[in-house]
Amino acid sequence: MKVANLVGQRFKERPADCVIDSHALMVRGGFMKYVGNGIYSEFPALRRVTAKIENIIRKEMDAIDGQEVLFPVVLPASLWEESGRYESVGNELVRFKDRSGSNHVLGMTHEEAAVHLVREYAQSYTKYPFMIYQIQRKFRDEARPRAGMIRVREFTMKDAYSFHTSQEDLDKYYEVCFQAYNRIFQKAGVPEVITVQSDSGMMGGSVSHEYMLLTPVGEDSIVICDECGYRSNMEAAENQVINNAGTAEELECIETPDCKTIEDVCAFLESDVETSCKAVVYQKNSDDKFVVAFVRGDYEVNETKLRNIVGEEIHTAVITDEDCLTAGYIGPYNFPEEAEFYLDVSLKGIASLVAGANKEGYHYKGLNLERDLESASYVDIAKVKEGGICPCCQKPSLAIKRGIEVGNIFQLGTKYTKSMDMQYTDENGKNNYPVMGCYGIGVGRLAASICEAHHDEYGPVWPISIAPWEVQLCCLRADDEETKKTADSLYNSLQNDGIEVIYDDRSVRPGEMFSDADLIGAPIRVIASPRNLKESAVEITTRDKSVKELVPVEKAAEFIKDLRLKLFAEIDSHVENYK
RNA sequence: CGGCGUGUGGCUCAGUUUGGCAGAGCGCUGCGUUCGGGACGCAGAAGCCGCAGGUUCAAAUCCUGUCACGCCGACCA
Repeated sequence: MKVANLVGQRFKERPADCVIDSHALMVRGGFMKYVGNGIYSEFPALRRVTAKIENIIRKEMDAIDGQEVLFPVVLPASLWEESGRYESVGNELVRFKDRSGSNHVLGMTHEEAAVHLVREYAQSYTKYPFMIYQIQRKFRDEARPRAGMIRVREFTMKDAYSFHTSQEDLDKYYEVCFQAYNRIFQKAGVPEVITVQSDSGMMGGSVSHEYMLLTPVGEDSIVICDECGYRSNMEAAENQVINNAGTAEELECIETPDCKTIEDVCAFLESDVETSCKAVVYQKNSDDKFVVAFVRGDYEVNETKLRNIVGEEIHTAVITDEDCLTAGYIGPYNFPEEAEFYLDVSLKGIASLVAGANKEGYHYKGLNLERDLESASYVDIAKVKEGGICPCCQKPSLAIKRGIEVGNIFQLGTKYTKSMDMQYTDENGKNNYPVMGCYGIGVGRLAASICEAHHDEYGPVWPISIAPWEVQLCCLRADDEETKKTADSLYNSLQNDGIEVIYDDRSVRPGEMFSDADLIGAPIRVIASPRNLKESAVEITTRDKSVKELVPVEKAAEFIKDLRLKLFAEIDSHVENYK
């Protein structure tokens, strides 16, 4: 391939709407083009990257006995009605009518299609276990696409579904899949991907893991223990708090004019924020009934945790003067009967608290929840803090990091086989529901994440296993006959050896040629120029600048081949070293 | 869905306050000089100023409406 013919323009200026580097570089490098909100086309350079990622995935899926299939993008609503998700899933699911007026959906995930495909085939226990997977486009009408290809509405995903005749068999295969996923991310050149335990969300099921690529621009917060290796997402991380009891005091109602925030109250009463009780107010979506979460003043509420405990959807409350609650002065003592409240574990064991009095302009001092409330029970509804206590090893060593979710694996159980009535006959002639697992990887998101994790200010630094081309050959001064001849012949010889080369023989200035090469991001760069040729050599470098050598022209091809193998070997060593 | 912001050549943006010929740099086309980190000269092409209505002799600029997009939050297998 010649740069001169490569479809997709590279340019100098950072597009205004790009917030993260990978987005800006992939647009500037001619990898992708914006089409609409959360919708992008891939230029040839990116398509080559995603195709390589797909092939890495395909190989690993095949190696664990996966069989590739292809489900439709458009599915009849009836299939989603069977599982109940036609009703239960929100607006992310695009619903539409065809010309005859019957309801359809755009596939945003394919559990229904998977069950539909195999429920006649797999009626006998002898067919189990098996796994099917596809690599295909999905559409999810996300509320807020962002960060380029990291969070889009239409995207390519590898989704896999396994079917088993017992939980034990699923457990076994889940572990196999867990390892296959680790190999995929190692081979894609991102050893920084880690696994965390997670909450399974709308997919249902119990055990699940997310594969997170750690980066400060990630959308998800991850809790990591540096001491024992505990890893979890924020919702699944138990918050443990050990309070110094302090000395109990008498309960006192004090006038606190214009003290509506915890900071105001603590400053006014000269008390510590760690002995204050903060109220965060929500309302139930169903009937607008108030739900108040009380946490220690220095903690934040985790809404997902609270939602799970309340057991229904909630939203941030709007409090007006007519309501039973007095904004700014809400406390658990003398709490109005019309609302309900939850006490967070961070309040447990404090002998003397400052809290609102449920009366305009007043707070309580010396509140002791165990003593003053009829029954005080505590729940875990606060976000874990940096330096918090690890629920696993009990050391105060929790760190909070950001990450991008590039894959996930779930144990689905019988949620879909039951709702869609997929059964098999076991060796005793008895009918049973198969147990399912499902396994996803976002291909485009992984490509963008790799760019985010591996780039410098000039462009992506692609790992060789997924780079659009392995070698970029730059011919400075293509008008110089000798130089052009040398570069041409090297290009031909490398291509004959099966090496992927992108060849730049345009008559542009060196600066532009180097900038373009940086933006394309091929791991090996070869520079032919009159200057190098004076020493009968070409310059060979790596994109990450770890290698930079003048190599005699006649030895260049051999050197490049060796370097290429060395770079691949480095990736393989990640796979082997991974435990 | 809430808050904030932005729509002017392919890209980055000025011009809007105070209404008066549609602008710059990059990119693109041609010619020439250059050539190891986005050079320079000359000559060009390219815009219904998001859309619709209104005010005005005159609207990119003022008014009303609307659409789109972005950021923060909510939400999210």
